[in-house]
Amino acid sequence: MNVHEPERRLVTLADVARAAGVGESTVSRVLRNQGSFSKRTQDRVAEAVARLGYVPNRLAGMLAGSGTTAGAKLVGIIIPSLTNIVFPDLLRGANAALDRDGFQSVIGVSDYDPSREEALIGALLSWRPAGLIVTGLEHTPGAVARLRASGIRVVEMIDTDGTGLDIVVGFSNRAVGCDSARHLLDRGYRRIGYVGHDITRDLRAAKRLAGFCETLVQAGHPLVERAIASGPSSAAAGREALGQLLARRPDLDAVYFSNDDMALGGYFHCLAEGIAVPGRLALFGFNALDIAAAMPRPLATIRTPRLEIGAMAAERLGADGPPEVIDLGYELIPGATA
Amino acid sequence: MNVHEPERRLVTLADVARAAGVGESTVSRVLRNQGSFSKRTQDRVAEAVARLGYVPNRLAGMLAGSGTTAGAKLVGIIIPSLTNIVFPDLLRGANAALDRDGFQSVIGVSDYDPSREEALIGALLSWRPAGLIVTGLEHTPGAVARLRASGIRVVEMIDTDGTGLDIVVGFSNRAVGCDSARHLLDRGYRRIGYVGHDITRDLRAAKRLAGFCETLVQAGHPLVERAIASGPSSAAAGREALGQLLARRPDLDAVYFSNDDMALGGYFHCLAEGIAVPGRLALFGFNALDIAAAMPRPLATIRTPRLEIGAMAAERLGADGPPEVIDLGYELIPGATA
DNA sequence: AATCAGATTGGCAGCGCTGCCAATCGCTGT
DNA sequence: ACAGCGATTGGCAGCGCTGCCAATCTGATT
Repeated sequence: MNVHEPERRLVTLADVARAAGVGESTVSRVLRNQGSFSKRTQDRVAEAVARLGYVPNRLAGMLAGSGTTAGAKLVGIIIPSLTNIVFPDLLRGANAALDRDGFQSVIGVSDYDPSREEALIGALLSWRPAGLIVTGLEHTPGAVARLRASGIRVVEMIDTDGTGLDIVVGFSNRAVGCDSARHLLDRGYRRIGYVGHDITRDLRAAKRLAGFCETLVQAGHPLVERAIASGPSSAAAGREALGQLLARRPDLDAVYFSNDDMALGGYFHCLAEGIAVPGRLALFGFNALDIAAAMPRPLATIRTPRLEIGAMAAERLGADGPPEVIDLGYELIPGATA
Repeated sequence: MNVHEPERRLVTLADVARAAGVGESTVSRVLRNQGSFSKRTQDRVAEAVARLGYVPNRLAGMLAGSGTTAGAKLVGIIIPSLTNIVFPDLLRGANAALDRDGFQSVIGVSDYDPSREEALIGALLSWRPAGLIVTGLEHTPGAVARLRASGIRVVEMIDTDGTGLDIVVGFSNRAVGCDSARHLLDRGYRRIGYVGHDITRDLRAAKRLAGFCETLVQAGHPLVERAIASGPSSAAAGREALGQLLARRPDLDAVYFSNDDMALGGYFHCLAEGIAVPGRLALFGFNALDIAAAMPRPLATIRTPRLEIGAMAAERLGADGPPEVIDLGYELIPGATA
């Protein structure tokens, strides 16, 4: 397409103004439905816009409007990964709320790499967004400095275990770990193991595990054994890691997984090996994936308010007010595997 | 954060130029590493940038650079949904390629709604992107008109069954359906059913089903029965729909699912009901989700090159050249459920 | 020492739009 | 008929950066 056109200049607001026989600022007002103008003017502008196929240039709009209230109808969102459905869910929640307010979002994927996150923050800030939504509370000093210097609203989502920069929306991963442990203990499980993925990268999983272990220790039944899959979480990794874990400690009576993907893999391992769940081995996950609820025995897990977190993050981004921490909680789903 | 600052103006390129004791255009050249400048100048600029914490304003940059080759380091991507992992996968592939070339992406989610897609196209075009990546070949006339008028490169991804606007990257969904049917027929299955989700919205699923049915008819063993879940695809929907399907036609010997999510649910139904797979009932999916490969019996399915499609779409967006169709194919994974 | 190509640099006019302000219009009240 | 006042409208200076071009500088060459 592009190569064929003889470099035809795109229609500008000035073209519309000329075609409609009005001034530029009048067209601008009509288009943004701001200020006052007559019905007749509105119609003429609308007609000209339609006839010329005018598409406003938001770059120019934002540039011109910078420094004032309006302008910035853009937010940046940084998530660590697109592999795990959790993050698309957060995006989905944020997107819905953002759309409603006429915002557009630019997203960046950090791949769980703090330095990449810092670079992305720089890149996104250069679009002069109205605000930035980032994931988690841990950032490089450089990233924090940029965020502070930008002077814009920042929302850190998902995690509340730590100190935030501005607004924090999420839940306590540590508390999730504690509650998960307590649930298993309450049900009488004593020889408990853990199956997780790379915890040096996924800091939230590490916090859950910390809370989990602490509660077990307090109860006098410390974690028996753990298996850590290298690489990101997946059903395949969970299946394999559980196999290894049980090979080392066949006497376990319950296993806590870093998330539902891993747990699902573990469940498949049990199915394949004929291990009764939860009779012989109890399984506990995290995230409440749809798939886990459709299992023959619904997975015991924790439902996290992902859409709500995304939506709340987006909503708060537009609001004025002091920094605050919004804990949206979570819900333990007993399921039937523990 | 924002409310505390006394409206401090952000650092501009002019500030940097002054601080470094050089001209604005020199700073611009150094920052973009374009044109020539001395090492000494480069160091002074770098020092000033670091000291002032300068963040370039890409809005201004793109506006100024519009009309010329450079400038536009932005692309728009429109996908129908974030619920199904397929689309995040496409994004992931595109993102990786885009990042490499220093592009940023603005994404829009159409929610499978053509008129919403049209609106999103308008919104994204107003950012004056270098190109646009959209999903599928079906668009409203208005959307097509806007796309054409924009004069930018457009890539339609995933589907090659139809006529594209500019560049098309994907595979034939119809052929997928045909091959899936042929595979089941070759294995001796004759009483075949279908479990799908809302097909009026997911046009690609409809194409697969069309190819599937056609092949069955040609072989003289037309589709016996179908169950369509309302709403989007999910394991829960697949599980329930398969239950209904079998209630109506207990004699089926194979079921084709609209995708792996649905098939996974179907598999769970079989597990729960003690239906032997594939002894009593064969299952066939689509997409080759990781999870489906971790099942006790790996799911028979079709692997689609999602990352590759995203990556290729992003790559082609930057290239010059005539419109073309790039078929990246797919791979049938026999698995163990059929 | 004069000359010249090439490297380096600065000045400045926009890119397309919005904010601000002054000008004009349409009515009302007296 | 005329002042008064809000509703409408147009003009124009930027927003921060890049492209273009002219100015200056650096050595090497004659």
